[in-house]
Amino acid sequence: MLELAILGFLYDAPLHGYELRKRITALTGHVKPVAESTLYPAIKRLEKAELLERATRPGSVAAPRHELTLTEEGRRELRRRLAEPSRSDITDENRWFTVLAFLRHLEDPGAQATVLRRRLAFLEEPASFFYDGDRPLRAEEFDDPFRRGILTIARATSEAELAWLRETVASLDTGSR
Amino acid sequence: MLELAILGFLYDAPLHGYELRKRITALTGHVKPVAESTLYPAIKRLEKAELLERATRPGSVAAPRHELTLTEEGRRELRRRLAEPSRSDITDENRWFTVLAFLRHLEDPGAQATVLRRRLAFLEEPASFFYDGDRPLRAEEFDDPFRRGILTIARATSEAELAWLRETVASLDTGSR
DNA sequence: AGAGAATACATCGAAGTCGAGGTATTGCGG
DNA sequence: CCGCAATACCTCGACTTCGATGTATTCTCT
Repeated sequence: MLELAILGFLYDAPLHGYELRKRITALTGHVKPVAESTLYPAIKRLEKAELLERATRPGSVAAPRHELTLTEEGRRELRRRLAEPSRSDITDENRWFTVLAFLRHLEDPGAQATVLRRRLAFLEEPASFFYDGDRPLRAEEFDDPFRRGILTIARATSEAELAWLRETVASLDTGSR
Repeated sequence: MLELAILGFLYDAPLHGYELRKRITALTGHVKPVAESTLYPAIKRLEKAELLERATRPGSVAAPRHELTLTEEGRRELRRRLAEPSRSDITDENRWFTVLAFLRHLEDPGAQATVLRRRLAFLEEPASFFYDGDRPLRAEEFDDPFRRGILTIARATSEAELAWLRETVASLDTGSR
């Protein structure tokens, strides 16, 4: 997820680590903050894998910056990760939002629709949170207001997203015809 | 989150690891699966911390089971973790749902309402995903349908949850008066 | 002039998590 | 009776992540 976000933000324009961190914090930080000690090693991993290059520039304000630029290989890698997201990129909301944030970099509307359809399939799978044996329990069956809340919220979320997904998939399909 | 789920499920009744895994998988597994190699070490940690005890029972079907029971200290620890959730228990949806799933074990409605109010405060904080400098960008301002989707979905989710939270806090307040 | 915040990067050890693999038993279909 | 799925537990190494801490510079406020 972190690596995807780094590749995604750098796809548009070269940035230095500190700026990257601010953008990532805005994107997913209020839910799950990114520590600097996680970001810098991640940048190094990507550099080692030759997905990005760094150039030292005098800092505009303070210490010198390391301007990070994606290599051609790095650009291909982002498109690959967007076109073929892992299972958890689809199921985990944080990861999924990161995929969505950069999905426009996948230029083909058909490929974009394919990714949305995978999320759609996942959301359409019947899944509950609590079971009585094999039988999924519905919100109305709980005395517990908090468990009822979980199901209520999950249902509202999933309906909003399903509506958006269906609409967007349809418009990608007609747009590309 | 894992430890909270273990403590939560065992609070109701003693279970063995395999059964625990199935319940945790039902609760959060479709979003983020729990590997056995994560669960068993977690059980050992809790055992070492004397929050739970194990007793070997002949397996009903196959191998012998290790029946796990919370100690008095373990029960206190669950209540403590529910009453004083960490920042990320409040902000991270997976963790938050886990807190909600067991919040009924906090017997005092006032304490329950306090926890809900912390989530309420978090959701009421103004937070966007994308910024133009310091100015948060609204859904309508994007050409990108995917980023627009992120904001649309996040808004719907947050509104559904806010409504539920306000209603539930109110009923906890009147109920305890 | 000095304190403190912001910029900008980095290392280290501790901890948690995962995937792959291993052990052993029971029950069911072919 | 053989293989396979399900039950039930476990270990190992690789990797990621985090919190704490360190370095150095510049700007702002007092």
